[in-house]
Amino acid sequence: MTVRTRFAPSPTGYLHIGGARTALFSWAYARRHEGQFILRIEDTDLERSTPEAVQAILDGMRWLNLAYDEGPFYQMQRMYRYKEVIQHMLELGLAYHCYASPTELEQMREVQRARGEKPRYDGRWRPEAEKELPTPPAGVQPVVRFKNPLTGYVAWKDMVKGVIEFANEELDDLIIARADGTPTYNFCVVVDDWDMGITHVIRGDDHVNNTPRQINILKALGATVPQYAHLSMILGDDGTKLSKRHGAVSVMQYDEDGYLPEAVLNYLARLGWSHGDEEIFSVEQFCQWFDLDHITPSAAQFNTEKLNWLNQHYMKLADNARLASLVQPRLAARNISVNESPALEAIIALYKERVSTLNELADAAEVFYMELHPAQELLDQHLTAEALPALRTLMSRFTAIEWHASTIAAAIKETIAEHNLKMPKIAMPLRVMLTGQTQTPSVDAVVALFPREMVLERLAKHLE
RNA sequence: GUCCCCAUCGUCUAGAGGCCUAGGACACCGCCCUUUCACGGCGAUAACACGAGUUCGAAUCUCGUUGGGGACGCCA
Repeated sequence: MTVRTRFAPSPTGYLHIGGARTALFSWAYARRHEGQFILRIEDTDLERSTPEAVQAILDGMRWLNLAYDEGPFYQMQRMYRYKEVIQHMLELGLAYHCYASPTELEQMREVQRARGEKPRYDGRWRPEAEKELPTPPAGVQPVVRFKNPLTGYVAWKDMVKGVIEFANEELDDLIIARADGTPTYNFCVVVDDWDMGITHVIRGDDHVNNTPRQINILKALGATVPQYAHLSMILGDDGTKLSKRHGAVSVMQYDEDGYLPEAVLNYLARLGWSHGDEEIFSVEQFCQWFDLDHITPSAAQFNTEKLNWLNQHYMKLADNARLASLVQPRLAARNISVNESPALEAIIALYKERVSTLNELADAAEVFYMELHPAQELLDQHLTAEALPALRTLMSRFTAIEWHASTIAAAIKETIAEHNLKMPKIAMPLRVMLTGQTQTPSVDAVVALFPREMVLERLAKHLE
């Protein structure tokens, strides 16, 4: 049997981090078993679905490089099929019309809640032997309800959580088609999973309660029940449910914030799943290792610190040219144009292992291109009376030497020896004048990044 | 309220009855390296929610308690 998994988001917003992990796990499971991964857009909620959201989901998946083998399928384009199945179920007596109005149902639930009961449809329009149904009110379009079994249990062996069992008494006759004839979520999922031959449903924890209903419909239809794996949710950095309050909820926000997709993927893979003590691994390795047995059943809290660590790791590994192509647009967005000299790649080579995001890399790089105005406070602090003469000596040495890191280093060493100073006495003011910062890589390496004229120009501003 | 799920260091986790005096990683702290800050190296602190039971033996199995989460829509 070929494994077929699917990712079925509803296009009501961006692809958030929890959805991304669900997609990743579904995708990896299919890859691992040489099966197919299907993308299905659940857009039956006309009120909230938008084409922009569809695009956002597609963009997110492309950024993460999660390719689907089939789809995207759109549920709105499969209406004919749902209606066909509903008609079929009506004919077989697996479903029935219900004329209760929304307000009537609300009142019913109100009463049940007041009695401390679980609100559920009381079956007033459910046809039963020996039962006399009310007369359908005139001019009311009925909804269609699934005739859920009244007794017994529905159970399945969840691949993450183990056996889960529900009493049919807990389930009511859910609406499968609205008054306007459009089918509802639980029903569409069933028909789609059935038609698309899905073997493994890997989805969020919040669907556990839908599963027994879906299984009952599947069984009524005579369809094969797939395997289920319910992933627990991802909590925000602060341990609370993910929401707009948290800075980065959309996966694309991580792109924006300067994270590499491979870092996000590695982080997500390790959040709720493990392979012994392995922390850092490629997507390919992940696909070989991934299984449903090592998924944690409990909720996981997102930890940006650890993501930062992974991102730094992947940045160190990344090719400088690639990083440059990712940093350049970030600089452009700040209205900073990158010149040939200093070369962005050279700056990146020197700075990439000191930062943890592309944006921090852009922060480091921008001082090389923009007009610099070091803070007066820093200048006062570091351009000391004893340093000034040495810096002037150094400047004149700089005009005379060959422009290489090694000769620059030598010039600095000779200068401090001549003026009998310690390295920081001259390195710090150089840092401030050249970058406006006190924390930089080795100062000779920083000087060497610039063309000579630029160095002399930046120094002259404060020494002449 | 009812049903369902969950529970190991601050965080992510390893752990399938003896390999556990509970391992790894991030973060934190200390030391080393050092031209500032990082990087890197080394080290330290730190957890089985609680209570019964089963067993020669329990982080691992059972039950209960507590705490957290989810679901109860003509949303998905």
